[in-house]
Amino acid sequence: MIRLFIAEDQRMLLSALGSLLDLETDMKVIGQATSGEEALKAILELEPDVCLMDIEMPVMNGLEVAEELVRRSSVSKVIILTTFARPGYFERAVKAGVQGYLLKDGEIDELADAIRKVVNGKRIFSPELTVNVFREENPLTPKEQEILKLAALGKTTKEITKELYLSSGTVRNYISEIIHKLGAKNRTEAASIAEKKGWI
Amino acid sequence: MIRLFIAEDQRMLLSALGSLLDLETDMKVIGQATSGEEALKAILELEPDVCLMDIEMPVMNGLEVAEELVRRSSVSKVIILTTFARPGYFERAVKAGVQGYLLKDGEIDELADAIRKVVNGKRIFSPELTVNVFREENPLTPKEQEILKLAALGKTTKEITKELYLSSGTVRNYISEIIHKLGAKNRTEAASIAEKKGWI
DNA sequence: AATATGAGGTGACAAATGTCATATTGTCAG
DNA sequence: CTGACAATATGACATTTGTCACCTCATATT
Repeated sequence: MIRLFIAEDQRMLLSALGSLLDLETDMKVIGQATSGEEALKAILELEPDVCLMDIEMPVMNGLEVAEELVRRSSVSKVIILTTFARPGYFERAVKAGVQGYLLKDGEIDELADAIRKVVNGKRIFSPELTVNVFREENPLTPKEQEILKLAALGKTTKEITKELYLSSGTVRNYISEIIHKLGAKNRTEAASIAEKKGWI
Repeated sequence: MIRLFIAEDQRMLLSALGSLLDLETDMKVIGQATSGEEALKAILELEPDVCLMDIEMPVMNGLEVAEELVRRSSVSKVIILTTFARPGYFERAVKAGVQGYLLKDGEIDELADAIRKVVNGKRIFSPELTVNVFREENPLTPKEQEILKLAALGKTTKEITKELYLSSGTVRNYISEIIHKLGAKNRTEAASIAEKKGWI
């Protein structure tokens, strides 16, 4: 019997997946969580065979949970299950050593199959991802990301200087560099691009 | 037997809801769609008793579909099912005369109950919404919304003038007014605010 | 000791943005 | 017809943004 844990903040999907996977004769859902923190704690305690993990969750996101599980040498296998084919996410998940990365874009039957494969030691990745998308790394340094996040909220250069203790010239230099790296024409477009790619 | 139609662009949730509701002894899922356009066509043809309708779908969103159904005097009842408690969405749904507005934040059992109530002529709304949130109307005119949408993508004033056939002064006046209405300090912050509230 | 390298900074400049007061024009109720 | 209104436009202005060349200083590297 495969022991499953599901972490997913959209309760409707969580309960739907729970009910349906429980109907499979060889699986049992032993726990659920709607936040990353909750999930981490429960997984360490319950040691499920496989965790289905959403990325965008409150408190701690699914990638952080996956990374932390590896750090604590958990035996549970992780399948990331997300809406987003964002290259940044995928790459980070692979680096964290997850056993699968699926998009919420397939049928559930596929999901059950995938779980069985992972239990048997295989790795599974949505084909949409592995093909072209992989090598698009986040070109932004951590500092640039931090600055762009603030700019995306509409903060002015001056406000950013105050939050980050930098001079206004420096902030403008950073933003100029960000705009150049992303091929944007102004900070707003840069923010729009980076958000779409999952880089900030 | 209640005849259901489900429109939802996240395939995993679509198929999960489909399977689970089909298990209910008094319901039958007679159709599914993953885009608004598809949904509209199928609903007009199949005339289901109840449609579950996501808002954010490609081609035509769920609210537009609901409005169009009313316009064509469809007999099918509509329950909006969405992640977002955005006041703008809710208000528009109510105006369109939908029979229910639920958040994807509850269990499926609740959903089945809600469907039965709607069939019996009741209306159901997630309590989170009706309480406080209602009276926050979208302060932006359609034109302002259109302009702000473009600005949110990082388009410059000049690019906006070309798309909308307005002079640059007019565009700047509009943006100035938008910024004022939203209490923002620049177009980027205005976009950020409007997006969060579901106004653009 | 000599030299990269990287984080942060200056100053100058052109362009874009935001504000405001003031037109022009067309539509529509009275 | 007239006056109110909405949509669009102008011009003038102060600020903010984006670009670029060059500076400083502390660590690493050789």
